[in-house]
This record gives sequence, structure tokens and C-alpha cells, in this order.
Amino acid sequence: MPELPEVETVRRGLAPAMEGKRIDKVEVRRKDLRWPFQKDFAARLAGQTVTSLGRRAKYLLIDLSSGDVLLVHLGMSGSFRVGTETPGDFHHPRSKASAHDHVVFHMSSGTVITFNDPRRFGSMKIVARAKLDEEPALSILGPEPLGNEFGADVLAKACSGRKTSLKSALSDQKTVAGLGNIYVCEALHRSHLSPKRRASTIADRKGAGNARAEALADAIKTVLNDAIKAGGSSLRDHRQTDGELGYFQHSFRVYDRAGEPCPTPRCPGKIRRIVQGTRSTFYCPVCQK
DNA sequence: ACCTCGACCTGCAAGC
DNA sequence: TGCTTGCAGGTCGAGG
Repeated sequence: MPELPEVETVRRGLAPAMEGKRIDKVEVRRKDLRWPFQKDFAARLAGQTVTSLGRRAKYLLIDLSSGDVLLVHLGMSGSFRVGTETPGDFHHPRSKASAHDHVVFHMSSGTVITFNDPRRFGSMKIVARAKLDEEPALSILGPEPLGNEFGADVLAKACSGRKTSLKSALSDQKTVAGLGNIYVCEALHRSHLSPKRRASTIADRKGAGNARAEALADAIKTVLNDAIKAGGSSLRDHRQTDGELGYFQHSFRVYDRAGEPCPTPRCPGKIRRIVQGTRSTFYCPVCQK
């Protein structure tokens, strides 16, 4: 499901239910998600107050009063719901328990926060705040695209010398952190760059300035900000934490629109679907060069 | 070092 | 209706 805008939407949805609140109890309903839960996972969370909710790329960072951080990744199908009833609780038969409600946080406020993840590509791990930098998953990440440090120069440098396609370079979390299949396709369309071009060609043209990298960096920031404003994208079953749908999917220009006319003004092209690396790419062969 | 590909897991839609 | 197939928003590790 979730790329940076969806994870940011989840962060904002969880904040009022978690920040400054105490976790009474955590129910872990299976032994693993993507990996086995740490020993004493639930016990280490119980009694902690959530001091703040942060995000790094597609990771949610839940800061605790103990000095630990709960690191959460939603994988492909992870989501959180905020409610007041335990799913499947005998006393609340109207609250449907899903077979895929794997972790339930009971807050002292009475709020119940449920993590659901059918495919179980998601993960949760407790890490000491002081050692967060050493966490392998985080230390390999490239720049945060909405942060001050990100721009055309940084992007050009990260693509410099790379023979792989621009699509694949942007999907690589070391290049820029937080993009996935949808927003890579969208950013490329908005900057009129072909997903098939070599990544290095946005960077390595001597004397050509950085026009391509500028356009691409701008498109990345714009599309991510617009998607966050819209509450992310809802495909299949993804919802915001309050059950509302995001609605940025209506603003997709190419993703999942094979056969439709290109939305670029006056462009006569039709959106095509191709496969790059094993994943679908959607683009306009006419205006994306 | 870089790159590509298959694996992980479930559900759903389309096709027969 | 029921079966099979292919596809899905992400990593990660093996192998070239």
C-alpha cells in the first residue's frame, strides 16, 4: 500500500490518539509479521508514554518515554485503525475482528489502535533512540524528499554514473527515500522524463545545466505534497486511520491508467504500461523523453 | 560496487 | 458456479 504520503497520513491520524498518551497494554496475536517479534516486545511497550510520532521515509517512528523508539513499516498492506472497541471483543460483537488484526494497542485513554496487515510484509521493531542511526534499515536511506537537504543537486549526484533506468534508480530508497511505484511514475510524468532513460542522463551532461534534475526534484516534491494534502491514495482497501478514504488516486495522471489519453495539455499520447524489473511502469511515450 | 531477479504472503479480479 | 492465473502500493538477499 503505502508510500511516503500514505505513511505521513497515518502518522497524522495516529498522533491525536497516541502523542502524550500512555500505552496500557499491547496484544500481539501472532509470532511474526515479516520477522519474528522481539522477545518481550509487548512487555517493553506496556506502561510507556508516547512522547512523539515521527516519520523517516516509509517508516513510522513512535518515540517512547523509556528512550526506545518503536519502528513500524507498513509493508504492502499494513494499516492502522483507531477506535474505542477491541476488534472481535465478545462485549462488542459489532466490531468486526479481521483475521489480519495482528497487533492491538490499548491506550490508557480507552482508545484502541489496531494494526492490520494481510500480507504481513510489515514490520515492528523496538530500537533505542540513541542507536537509531545504526539501524541498518534506516542508515541506508537516501535524503528525505520533503526535507531542506533535498534538491536537484543532491538528486543529480545520486543518479550520477548509474546505468540503471531512471525508474529503478528512483525506486531505490538510497537515491531518495520514500517513493514507491506510484509516486515514481507520477513524478516522472510530471517532469516529462522517460522511466526508461538511464539514470545518469539527468546528471552527467556537461554544460547542460541541471534542467532535468531540477524538473524531477520539483515534480517529486509537488506530487508528494499534493498527495499528503489529499490524505494519501486509497487503492484496494487502504484507508486513513479514521476509516476515511484518501482521494489522491483521483489525481493520478498515469498510474493504473493504461490506454487512457495522456493528461498533458495538447499531448496526443496514450498511457502505456510496461514492465521494468518485474514491476509495472505507467508512462506516456510521447511527452516523456 | 552495482544491478537484476526471485522470494516472502494473502486477496481479489478476470478469464475460462 | 468454481477453478486457475496474474497482479498488487515493499523490501531483502542471493547471485551475476
